[in-house]
Amino acid sequence: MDLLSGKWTMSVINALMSGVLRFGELERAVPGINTRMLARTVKELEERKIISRKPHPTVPPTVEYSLTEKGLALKPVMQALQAWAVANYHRAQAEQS
Amino acid sequence: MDLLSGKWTMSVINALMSGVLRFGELERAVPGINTRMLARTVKELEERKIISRKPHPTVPPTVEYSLTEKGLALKPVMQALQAWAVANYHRAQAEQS
DNA sequence: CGGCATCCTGCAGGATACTG
DNA sequence: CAGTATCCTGCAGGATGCCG
Repeated sequence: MDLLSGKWTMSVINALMSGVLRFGELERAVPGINTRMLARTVKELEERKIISRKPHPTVPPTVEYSLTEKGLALKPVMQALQAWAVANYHRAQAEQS
Repeated sequence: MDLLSGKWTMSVINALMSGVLRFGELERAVPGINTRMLARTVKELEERKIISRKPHPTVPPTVEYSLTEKGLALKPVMQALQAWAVANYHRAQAEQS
């Protein structure tokens, strides 16, 4: 599967594993990403039904992103991957849940 | 991790999950790939110590590729991914081990 | 058989400015 | 705040051809 293609896809999914985040929060939660890339990534993930977008008609506008069932189902994958990374590179122990 | 970047990386690893394969066999095992891409992919995977290359000084030359310990350790990841894909797209049930 | 060398193209990805 | 629009660049990825 190349659903995981995209330089930022994994990071965004991972960030949302811990819970609901707003656009700006996501941007801060994924260091190095820029507005355009985040927008593009969340759009694709939304189309793929992996995350869901919930706009709030407030002023100023706020939008909340969260994982769908399908997205949450990726948790075992992320964990397996992380376990592998830790075991083989023992680095970055301080991430996610 | 962007070790899984590369359009063919996953497919090649997956193909080698079932056992040792020669260059040509790999090429046939990964439909759609071409010589240059396969060469590039195996080279990168070899550098990352995920697969190992074993040339045989025969005529004509043969080269065998297999997963290293590190590569085999990716099995849980692949399985989790596959389980997810099957559960969410129920397609391609007829692959690997 | 296994794989470099070469040439080519599109699009992923980056920076920055602007708007409802 | 949450994006969209614009512009730009490099390199992933595809199609051969050639050689030990």
